[in-house]
This record gives sequence, C-alpha cells and structure tokens, in this order.
Amino acid sequence: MRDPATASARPVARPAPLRQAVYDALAELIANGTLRPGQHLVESDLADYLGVSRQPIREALQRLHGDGWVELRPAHGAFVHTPTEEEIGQLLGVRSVLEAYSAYGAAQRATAADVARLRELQAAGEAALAADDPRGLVDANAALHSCIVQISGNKVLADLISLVERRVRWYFTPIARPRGREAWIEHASLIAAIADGDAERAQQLMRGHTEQTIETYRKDAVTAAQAPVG
Amino acid sequence: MRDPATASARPVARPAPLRQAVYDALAELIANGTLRPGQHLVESDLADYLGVSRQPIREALQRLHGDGWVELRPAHGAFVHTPTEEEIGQLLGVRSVLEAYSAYGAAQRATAADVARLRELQAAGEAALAADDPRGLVDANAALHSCIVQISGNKVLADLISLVERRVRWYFTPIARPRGREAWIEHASLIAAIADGDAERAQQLMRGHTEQTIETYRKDAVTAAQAPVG
DNA sequence: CGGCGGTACATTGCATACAATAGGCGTGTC
DNA sequence: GACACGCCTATTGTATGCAATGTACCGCCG
Repeated sequence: MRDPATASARPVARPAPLRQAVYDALAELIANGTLRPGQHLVESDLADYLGVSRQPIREALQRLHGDGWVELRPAHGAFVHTPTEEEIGQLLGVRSVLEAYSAYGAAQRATAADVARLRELQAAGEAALAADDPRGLVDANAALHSCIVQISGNKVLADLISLVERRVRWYFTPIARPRGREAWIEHASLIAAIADGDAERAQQLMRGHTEQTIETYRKDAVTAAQAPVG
Repeated sequence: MRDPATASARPVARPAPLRQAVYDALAELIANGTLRPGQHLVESDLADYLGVSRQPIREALQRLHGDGWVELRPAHGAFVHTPTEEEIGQLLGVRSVLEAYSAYGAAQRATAADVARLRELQAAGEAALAADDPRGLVDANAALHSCIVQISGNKVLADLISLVERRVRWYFTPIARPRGREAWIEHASLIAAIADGDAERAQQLMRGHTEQTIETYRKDAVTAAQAPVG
C-alpha cells in the first residue's frame, strides 16, 4: 500500500482527536446497551469514567445529538434517545428508499471490477451463512450494502445511509437475528442486475429486499415483545 | 401535562442557548456569501466578531460540520465547505428521491384539512407568481414542499430533507431564479394526486417535478458560468 | 395532614487559561 | 545557490473555574 492518498491516513497514530475517541466510545456504549435509552448522561460522570475532561465529552454529545443518538434538552443535559416503534418504521422506510437509489446508481456506474468485488462479498456472506456465523453475516451484509453505495459514487447518499443504517442496526441488534438464506438469494439477483447495468431492475430488487427486511423485523419485534431477550 | 405537543412550556423566552444563536448566525453568514467557500474560520476571530467565547463557536462549528456546511480538519480548524458540481448533482438526486417518498407518504395519509392547506399554499404561490415576487416564490415553494413532508408524518424523512434542502438552497440562491409557471402547474397536479390518495402517481409527479428542477439548474448553471453574476 | 415557599444541591452553560501541534520563516551549512 | 534544520508564531485541542438554571428536598403554614 504505497498509495500516497491512503498511505498518510494514519501512519502511526494521529494526535488522537479526543472527541472522536469519545464519540466512538459513547456510540459503542449506547449501541451495546450499556447506556440504556432514556438514561441521563451526566457530563461529569462520563468525563470521569473515560478519564478526560468535560470538554471533549460535550463535543461528542453534540455530535451524537446531530446523528440522532441522544436527545439534548437545554439546561437538562443529554439523554439517550428512546426510539419509538413509529420512528423505527420511518427509519426503515427511508433506508429502503435510499438503498434503492444507491442500487440504481450502482447499476449505472458499476465496472467489471466493481461487480467482481460484489461477488467476493457475496461469497463471503454465503460462507458465513454456511458456517452459521451470525456476527459474520451481519458484517458481510453491511459490507455488501456499503460497497453498493460506494459504487454508486454518491457521497451525499453514502453519508445519509450510514447515518440511518447505524441507528437501524442499533435498534435491530438486540432483538433480531440476521436474515438468512433468502436475503442472500436476493443479494445474488441484485448483483446480477447491477452487473447487467439494469438500473430499474436493481432499484426494484433492492426495494423488495429492504421491504422484506422490514417484514422480518416486524415479526421479530413481536416475538421479542412476547419473549424479551436477556 | 406530559404531552409535548400541547405543553407550550416556553411562555416567555428560553435561556437562549447561545450555541444555537451562533449556529444560525454562521449558517446565515455562509448562506448569504459573507463567508466564502474555502475560507478558513478562525475560532478566535468568530468569537470576537460575535461577542462570545470560543466555546459556543466550537460547538456551533461541530454542528455545522455535521450538517455539511464546513470541513473540519483536525489541528487545522474549520473551512467553509466548497461544493463541487458533482456534489450538487448528488444532492439534487438524493433530494429528488426523498421528496418523491414524502409525496408517496403524504398521498397515503393526507386528510381533507391537509389538502385544504396545500391548496392555500398553492394559491399563495400562484399569487407570488402573478406579482412577479421571486422572494415570495421561493418561500411559497419551500412552504409547500415542507407541508407535504409534514403531512407524510415521517419525522426522520423531514430531518433528512431539511438537511439536504438547506444545502441545495445555499448553492442555488446566488445563481438561479426560481422556476416559474410550469413548477406551479406541476404542483397543482401533485396536490390533486395527493388529494386522490394516489401514492404512486404522487410519487411519480414529485420525481418528475424535482428532476425538472435539476434540468433548470443545469441550464442556469451554464448561463451563470458564461455570464457570472456580480 | 396537605399545600406552599424557600433553600440547598446537582448539573449545565459559558468563559478563560494552559498545553500541544502545524506551518512559516530565517539562518546555517554543504 | 539550494537544501535542511530549528525556532517562532498562530491556531487548535484540552482542562479548569465560575455563574446561572432547574430540581428536589425540607421545613413551615393553613
């Protein structure tokens, strides 16, 4: 990797923008449930816990607010955002539209190399499926979708999707297992459409794919409500 | 008393969150061109200029970064974001998709009262058109689109659209005059589709409408490039 | 015993001070 | 004369301190 564009990404360790580390740490704490929805985040406590001053904490909280992770009530402080059922549905709907658009763009621009990469990721996903590796499935799925957005070349779209996607995964992770075989069959059709450069078909397939995910979520949500996970 | 919609818990004036005021001030300065794209924003200067300390400035800059207004290079500071042609195209594309989805949702949920409100806004727009009032046209157009999103009831979508919309308007304002008669004819058809509850048609019309706007922009951009405005 | 007011505490918001880093400029050497 | 090294300054990153605000508890009065 001698490419100068990526070589200087982080040679050893940048002066470590502390707020970034704090942001990641807090996002992780929220995503994995250590910080529960609705919980009041006291700056001093977090600062003490993470071993930094309140300043980076504040800046991280601002950004977490901008990304929809926490609510910021003036003079009250930060509270972990509590997602409602309605909001989840809206998130999924928006995600579906954005992903469909990304598939549309990807089908228009994909090169042979792009398609090859997609097929690799598809293979990785099927391998994880065969190995019954839930964690690997989630990663492979994310990688595939991320790759499609990247191929579409639309950076604005990529930003928006990643924003929505992280919140979706946050809510999904504790209650839903990743979809299995059907999802990867749909992926295969989708990749074929992209390889053909058939933008309309790719868009339709992606829409169907994400809407199917919504259905799965609905069922899983009901199941989880009946038998909450520990 | 817990209902946030009717709480009206701000009778006189909130303690005025300074960072918010700073955010608005800076966004305005960027939008109206006082702060030029690429310009280096020095915290001390801004603090001095706005009469506050660096702290609220920093927090506002963070948020401006999150919303795509400024670039934040670690240890270098903030620079006003320079939009590229490519990025503008991507913004418009994403906006088109999101707006189409909002029309879809609005058509599904619109009540008679909603439709009445849309017709009022349509009338206001046509009045501005007749009066040859560009400023009024822009406002009426924004109000109409905003209303449609609101009717769709999708708050996540509303947030995303407003994010994209502000940046689009920032870039558009200096070079493009609002579209005239045709835009409002399209609006009328769109409202009719929403009133009929025909989600698919509303979506198609909105897509066509925004794509038409993209075309107009392209022509205006060329014109502006040939004869730059003063 | 219940409602009300006042006070004290906890927490945020803002300001200032200090430390660290990056880039520019000048000087010294080859 | 050109390059490299080192200092210097400007700017950001982080920490701490202080004031304002909202909340909750406790005592007091009806």
